[in-house]
Amino acid sequence: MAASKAGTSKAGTSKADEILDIAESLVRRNGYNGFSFREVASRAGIKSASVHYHFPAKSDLGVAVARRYTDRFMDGLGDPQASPDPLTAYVAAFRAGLTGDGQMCLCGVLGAESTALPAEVAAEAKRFCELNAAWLECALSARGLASGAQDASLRRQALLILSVLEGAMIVARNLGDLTVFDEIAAGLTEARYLRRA
Amino acid sequence: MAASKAGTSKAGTSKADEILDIAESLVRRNGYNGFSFREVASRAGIKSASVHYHFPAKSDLGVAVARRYTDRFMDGLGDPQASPDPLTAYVAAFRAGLTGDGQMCLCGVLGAESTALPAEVAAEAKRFCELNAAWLECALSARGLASGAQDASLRRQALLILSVLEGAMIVARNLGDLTVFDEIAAGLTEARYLRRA
DNA sequence: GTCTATAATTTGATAGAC
DNA sequence: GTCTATCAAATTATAGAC
Repeated sequence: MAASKAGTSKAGTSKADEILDIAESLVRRNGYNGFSFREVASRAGIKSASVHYHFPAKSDLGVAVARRYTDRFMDGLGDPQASPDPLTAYVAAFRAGLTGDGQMCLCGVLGAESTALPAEVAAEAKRFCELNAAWLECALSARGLASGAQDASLRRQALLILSVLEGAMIVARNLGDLTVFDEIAAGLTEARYLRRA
Repeated sequence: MAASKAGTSKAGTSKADEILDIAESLVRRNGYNGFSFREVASRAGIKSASVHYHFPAKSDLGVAVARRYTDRFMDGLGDPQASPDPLTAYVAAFRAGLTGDGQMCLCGVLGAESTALPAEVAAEAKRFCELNAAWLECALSARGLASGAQDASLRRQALLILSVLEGAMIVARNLGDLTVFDEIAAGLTEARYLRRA
């Protein structure tokens, strides 16, 4: 457990938050195994021992980054029942996270490293997927966009949408061209079978 | 450049091949940054200095693993024009690579670590995506499965299929349940818009 | 909260004997 | 081809001063 964020300061720009910002951007670029306390510290203008003050172990920092990422993402999505065009809204939200400076969805990075992750961190990545699948299921069913009424099909479609976006990010990264993501996302949005069947 | 495989022995079970096997399984589980020469050596029953004999630098080993992986995968796919149901065949080939012991598609792992990779290794991951997209394009067009005749749409669909599978693997891994991959893949295969439009 | 200092381990890599 | 020995650097983490 982190000693941070419990009895610290009041608002949004504490040192712990700055550390989280930096760590998040590093993990989303290079993976959990691709960032170090020293690099985070260096960018935050402090020493690595000070990072340990806020987050005792690396896994604590990893968990905190992932939790905050997921919460912020779900917050941005809002009420799944409220969106008139949930698929487009979801794609837009996902796309907004691809900053062009090499950052990809945290859940995608962690999923690829899954077996090399501390269990608590892997659990956070799982939580992201579960919440996103649930949001999509709810949104699709509320809008009657499912290609059937069966629950199994609903969940399958939700997972398919999530998979396309995570995968498109990976493929676009490999090809070194972010516009590939937009191309694929457009293909998803246009897919007829998600509108009627 | 590796000193290996050039003037070595004749056939398939040289020590270099054994090293490649071990390294591949480690990378596909834990990523490029998640394996070490020492771990490879330990599993091969030799010392890390001996691994360096076969592959001077870590990037050499990474490149060799990725090249072999891609070549083997494309080989298994065969002629794109020959398959009567290329989508099903492709999904099956992709699925065959998911061994259940935590190994995922090498290209997916590398894509997630992309910015933390030596350039030569990243280039191999790119090659995998390009060859796979080209195979799918060719197969779809040969079978008239594209939802239009335009080349742009063809490529888009090829990239979409690749993305779904890479993403499904990531999502399934995060959820800790490989059957999720099969569910999503089934959703892809059933998708009407890939059959007609 | 941040620092210095340091421990303990791991890592990629090389030199040179056999 | 494989070994021992070793290096230089990086890593996670802790102790204790300020």
